[in-house]
Amino acid sequence: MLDLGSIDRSDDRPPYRQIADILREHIRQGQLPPGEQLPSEAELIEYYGVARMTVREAIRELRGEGLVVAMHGKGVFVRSAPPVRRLASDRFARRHRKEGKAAFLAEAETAGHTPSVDQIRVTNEMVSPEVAERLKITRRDRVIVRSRRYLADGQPVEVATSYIPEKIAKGTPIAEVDTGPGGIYARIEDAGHQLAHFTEEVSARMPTPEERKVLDIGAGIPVMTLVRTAYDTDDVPVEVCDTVKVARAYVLEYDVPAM
Amino acid sequence: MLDLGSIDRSDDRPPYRQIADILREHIRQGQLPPGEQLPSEAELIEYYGVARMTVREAIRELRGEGLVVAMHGKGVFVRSAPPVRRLASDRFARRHRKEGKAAFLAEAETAGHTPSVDQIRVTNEMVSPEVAERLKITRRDRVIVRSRRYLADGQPVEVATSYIPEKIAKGTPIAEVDTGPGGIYARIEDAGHQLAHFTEEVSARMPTPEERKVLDIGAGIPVMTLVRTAYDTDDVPVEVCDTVKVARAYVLEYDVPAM
DNA sequence: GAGTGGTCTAGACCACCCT
DNA sequence: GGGTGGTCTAGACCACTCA
Repeated sequence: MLDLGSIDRSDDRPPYRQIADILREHIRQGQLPPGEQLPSEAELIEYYGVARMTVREAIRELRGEGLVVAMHGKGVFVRSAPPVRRLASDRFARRHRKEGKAAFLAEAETAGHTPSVDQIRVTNEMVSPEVAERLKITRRDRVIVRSRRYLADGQPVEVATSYIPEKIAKGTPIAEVDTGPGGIYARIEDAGHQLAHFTEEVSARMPTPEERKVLDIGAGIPVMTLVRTAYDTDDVPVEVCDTVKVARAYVLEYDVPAM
Repeated sequence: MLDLGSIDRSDDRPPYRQIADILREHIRQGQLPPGEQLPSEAELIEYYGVARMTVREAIRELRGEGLVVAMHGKGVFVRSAPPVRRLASDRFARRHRKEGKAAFLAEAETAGHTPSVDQIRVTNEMVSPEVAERLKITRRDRVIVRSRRYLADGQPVEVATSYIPEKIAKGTPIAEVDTGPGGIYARIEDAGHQLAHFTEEVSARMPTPEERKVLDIGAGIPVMTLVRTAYDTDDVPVEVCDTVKVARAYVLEYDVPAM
């Protein structure tokens, strides 16, 4: 049975804070495991002898921290954490492409997860101003747009959209749904653009409602955005990839020279 | 005069939502500019003819979105958007230290912001297991712990805690509040450890209540965490720096070789 | 229908800030 | 002291979910 402790009216912390702290500690220590239902508001009111607002305030704290999720008519449940994936800075190493693996699949398998990709869509579009600037092409140029969703162990963890100049992608498997072994980076190199380096711009924010839906996350869960630009050995940008990741599912690792 | 509109009881949205939407729109359109005080709770209660909880719920929405800041005893004010700071991957280049500038100050000035640092605390502590592992020292070793808060244009944007092995820091300005020109990295090099590279581990999550307080952010504002480990030319880890940044205030830029 | 969380009312006392 | 937001009480009705 769960020991919910008790609140101390002489404590510095207000009662709602004390209740939140007690519940948070139970979650952190595993007495309330992921998926478990919290005591209902009525039970907490009865147990602590406080007003309803007070327990709701406590639960609001935990919701804001993303620890629990409230479901109308059902209850409040401990959120289950998706598997964390570490993205090392060498994840685009050529050897992975040589082995016939795209970056996501190569990395996920290394980490012991079961990767999958779905919702692949490939279109030919006018380029947006932001992408045009990064690709150093004019706004009248067209790009192949490849979007897809990545899942680890069945849970959506990332949506990504790649933009490749039509000039590079036209007539290659890049413009097809199936790009063949090694993914689009292998095909870009086949097209004569040997990759030299990438730049990545990382930020984080709350998801839009659309992103919440496609990533299957509730309110209170932040996303990381990563915009990667790939350059060939002539320093020509050959791809821009815009990704939105479930933040808690990732740790990004980078190596930065001190010089 | 501000046109606060009115709420419609037959609207799909509950009253608190409608009030939040009205205020948000005024903020977005500039009728309520940054720094401006919102009508007080009492005024909103009177104006809309609702209970106090209802207007508080509306204001809570806006606080969660980071649009406004409540100040106890003073009022609720429109938040000025924090300046976005781009952190380039060369921000630790030696030339910045040579110029006598610590990384944060060097970068912020370049971006045209007014940087400041406060809440500096320096202690000598037992090392935690996580830090010990990164510094490759034993758990019986001690470390100098330097924590501080960074502000850009007066707004808190980051809190950081550095851990330097006592063996390196002892008797140097690293163990003092004022580290002198160039910051702790310059002092570490003075101590004979020429810096070679850093690794950075980036993630994002919701802030803890303590972090919300020190960063002065609402409940719905995510933070980025960045754990940096500095290595000298012998590949010896010389510092671990654990930072928590207001996510919306940063874009991190990295350069990744394609191998 | 019983149980859950979502929203609302109409009060109350408190802590903080300013003058 | 007067105004502000922070917390709390003790109710109420509603919408949603499940059996």
